[in-house]
Amino acid sequence: MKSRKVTEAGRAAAQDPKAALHGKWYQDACAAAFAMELIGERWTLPIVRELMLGGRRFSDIRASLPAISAKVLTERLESLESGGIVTRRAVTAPLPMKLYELTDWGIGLEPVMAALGRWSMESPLHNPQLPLTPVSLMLSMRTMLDSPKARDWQARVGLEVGPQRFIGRVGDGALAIARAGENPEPTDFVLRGPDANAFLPVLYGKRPLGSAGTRLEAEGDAALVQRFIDLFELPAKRRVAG
Amino acid sequence: MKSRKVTEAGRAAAQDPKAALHGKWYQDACAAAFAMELIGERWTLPIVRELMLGGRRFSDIRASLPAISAKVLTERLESLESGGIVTRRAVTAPLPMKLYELTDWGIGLEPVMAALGRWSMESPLHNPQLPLTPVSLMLSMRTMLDSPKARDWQARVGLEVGPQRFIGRVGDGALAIARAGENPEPTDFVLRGPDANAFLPVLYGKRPLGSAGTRLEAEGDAALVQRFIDLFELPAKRRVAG
DNA sequence: CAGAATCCCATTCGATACTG
DNA sequence: CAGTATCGAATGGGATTCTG
Repeated sequence: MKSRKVTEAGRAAAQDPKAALHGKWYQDACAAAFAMELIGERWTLPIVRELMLGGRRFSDIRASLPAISAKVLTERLESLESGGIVTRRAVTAPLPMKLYELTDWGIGLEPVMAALGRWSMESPLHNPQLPLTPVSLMLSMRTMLDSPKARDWQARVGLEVGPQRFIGRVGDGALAIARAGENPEPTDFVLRGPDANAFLPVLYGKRPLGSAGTRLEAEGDAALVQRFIDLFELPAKRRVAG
Repeated sequence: MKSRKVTEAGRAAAQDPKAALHGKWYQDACAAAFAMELIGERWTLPIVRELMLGGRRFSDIRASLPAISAKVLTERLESLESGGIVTRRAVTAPLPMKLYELTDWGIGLEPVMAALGRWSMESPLHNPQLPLTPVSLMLSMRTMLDSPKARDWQARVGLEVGPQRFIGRVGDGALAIARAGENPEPTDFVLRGPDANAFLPVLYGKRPLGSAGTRLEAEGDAALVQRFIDLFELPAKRRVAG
């Protein structure tokens, strides 16, 4: 016989199409399980991640996630919109285009992503050699920051990943990061690399700037740069059976 | 032309079948994305949740997650084992059986689940009326605990959800929870309900014990019980567009 | 009880082509 | 640029049966 669950789900979907998008997998009050219904589907979390530092266009996201198809990106953005995590907005200036942005609640996913990242980084199966997007690098810096060390220091750092430029503001025990605007803003020093992966050996592997193989260059007071690098600490991997 | 990515994935899987289980979705160094490959698949997180308070048998898990099929549970437990999150162990006493247990690293998922839960609970789409398992209730109490209030108090509470019995120990700003053993352990007071949902209006809705509709009963000093209930605070929902 | 094996349908995904 | 439409391939998952 056909499953009764399928029938009921179909009926619920007929009554309210949006309801079918959530509460679809588990009929469970567990909030963590519900969260996985919202962000657990393939591609959803990387999309959210790419929006975490500000709204972007459809094709920006595609460029950052080259393996995603237009179909899946469209579907996921629709789900995220109906879930209240993302909004779609048409802007006219400086150019007419559509912007996908996180809602305030969607931005609340950063602590979730930080917790996920801190946990999975302890796995020996995690491979930091794989390609990294600029946004991933920026968020990882926020996650890996040793907060007390950023409490008694104020600094502005330019972070340039290929053509993408960001401004980091150290202070109050945190690292605020925003995309750099058109007109160059003043910074105390700059870190510049051809891609996001070039930052990893220096920031987390503590390889000296300019040592063999590092593709990262700095501009400005070397002592400030070193103090910045010292803000970050990578946890050791566990020896896990399996 | 056939995609080259598919060919490479197939080749990698042929060399090492286990490698295919992870790094399957995204070729991305982002640790949060990697975490989703480990726990983002359907049913994986609820399974982990059910193991969070101690090892359980295959049929225990099925009983807690009635909508999961034997095939899927088998597959997920295999993935979790090869990912280093779960171990399978044959025990002989008191009865010969197989126990699935979280590894130390797997237990490290509790902060992740707490972050997911805190976030998704703010959604107006989250429905706490749905059924809740006893383990979900226990974990939600740990998450919702107002830590400072548990700093200057020591207490032992019996938590009985239908036939399942737990012992909670309040102290040091935390709530430790373990399954109760065979021989009754001493407790300062007891909260007892027919199912996990019966606890919600009292613990989080602050409905008085014994008021109309509450199906929860307490045993022991009423002042202590009230102090326990006051440890928990449910955050308000956001008004989210969409 | 604790799964493994098989069958088969439904869904999903990726690739490609096309559109306003 | 921002998608839609379509199609074939791959995957997922439920039901069922079988085994130690």
